[in-house]
Amino acid sequence: MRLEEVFDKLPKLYNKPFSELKLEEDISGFSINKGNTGQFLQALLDMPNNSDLTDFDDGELKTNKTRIDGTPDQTMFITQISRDFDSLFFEDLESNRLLDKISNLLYLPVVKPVGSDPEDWYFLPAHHIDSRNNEVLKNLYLQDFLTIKEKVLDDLENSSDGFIHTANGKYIQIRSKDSMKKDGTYNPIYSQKLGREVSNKNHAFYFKRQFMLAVQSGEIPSNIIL
DNA sequence: ACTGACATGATGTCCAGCCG
DNA sequence: CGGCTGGACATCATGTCAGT
Repeated sequence: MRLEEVFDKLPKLYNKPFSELKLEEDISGFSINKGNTGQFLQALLDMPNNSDLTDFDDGELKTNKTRIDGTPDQTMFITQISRDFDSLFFEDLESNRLLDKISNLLYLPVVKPVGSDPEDWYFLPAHHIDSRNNEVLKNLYLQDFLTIKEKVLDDLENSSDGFIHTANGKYIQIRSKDSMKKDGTYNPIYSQKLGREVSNKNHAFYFKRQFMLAVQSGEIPSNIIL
C-alpha cells in the first residue's frame, strides 16, 4: 500500500478517544497499550497486518506521544544501528538506510495525558513530510547525518573508552537503545571493518523533539492531512 | 515437517541525574 | 525547573536452529 492511499481515512480519526474509534471501526477487541498505538492505527487504516515490516511501499508511518497542547513529549525512534554500523559510517553513500527510511514520513501526534487510560488517548492531524522532491529537506537530513557521522568517527578515536556515544545533529541524534538480557549482558555493536566492538550496547537513530517542533511550526515543510 | 526455545529487530515509553 | 542525556524496560513479530 502506498502512503497517499490512507489520506482519505485520516481526518475522521482525529481528536476522538480511542474507545470511540474502536467502536466505529468494529475493532473493539483490540487492546491498546504503550506498545501498540501504531498497530492500532494500522488497523484503523485497513493496512495489511501481515509480515511486511515496512509500513508503506513508499514510506513510513510514525506515531509519537505529545502533551495536551500538541507539543512532542519524547524523542521519536527511527531505526536501530546494530549490524549496519560499517555500511552506515564507513561507506560513502549518497543515500543510506537512515536517509531512505525517513525520506517519506507520515507523522501522527498522539495525545496521551499523564496517568490517562489508553481508551482516552487520541490522534492529532497527520503531517506528511516528503523529502523526495525537496532538495532543502533532503540536504538537511544529509547534513544531520554527516554531523553525526563526524562525531561517531571522532568518538572511535578519541573517546575515553573507544566507544561511540550520543551524537546530535540539529534534528536527528543517535543514542543507546538496548535492553539487558537474562544473563545480564547487552548487545554490543561489532565493526567488521575495525575488528572490534564499537559500543557496549546497541544504539539507534532518533528524531529529537526539535524535529517535531519544527514540523509543527512549519519550519520543516509538511502537508497537514485534513 | 513440526515445535518450542531463544535471539534479534521494530516500536514506543519511562526515568534518574545533570545542567543551564 | 524544564529539557537534555543516557540508560533502561515493555511488548510484539520474525528469524534461527536443535530436538523430535
